[in-house]
Amino acid sequence: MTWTWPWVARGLPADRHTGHVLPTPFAERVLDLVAAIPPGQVLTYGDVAERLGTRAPRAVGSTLARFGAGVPWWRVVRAGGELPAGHEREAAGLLVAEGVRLLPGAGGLRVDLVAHRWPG
DNA sequence: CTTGTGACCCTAA
DNA sequence: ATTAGGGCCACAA
Repeated sequence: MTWTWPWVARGLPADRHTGHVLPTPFAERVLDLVAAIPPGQVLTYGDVAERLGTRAPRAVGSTLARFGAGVPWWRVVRAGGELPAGHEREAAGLLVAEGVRLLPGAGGLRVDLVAHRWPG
C-alpha cells in the first residue's frame, strides 16, 4: 500500500481500542484502487465502484470523504467529469498541475474524461 | 441548462 | 436487527 492513514502518519495508533475509526475492507479496496490512479488520469466514482465489483458509487464517495486524505482523491470525479463536491477548487489546482485538461461548464470546470479517463 | 425522483449499496449509529 | 443518510447516478420534465 502506498497510502497511509492520516492519523497513522501523525504517529497516532490505528487501533479500535483507541477509539480511532478503522477503514472497513470495502474502504481498503477503494483506497488501494484510488492510490493506483496515475497522475494526470482520473476515474469516476462509478468507475471505482464498478472495478470493485459493486454498484455503490455513493459508498465510494463516503469512503473518500472519511479516509481519502492519504490518497489522490482529486483523481476521482463525478460521472460527467465534474469535480468532487466541496473540493472543486483544490481539485482543480491539483489536476491542472498534473496536466489534466479542464473544460468549461456551467456549474464549473469539468475534466475532459475522453482524454484523461484511466483505462486501467 | 435546471430540478425532482427513485434506486442503489455501504456505513455508522 | 433496523434506520438514516451519503463528495452518486440515470432518467425524466
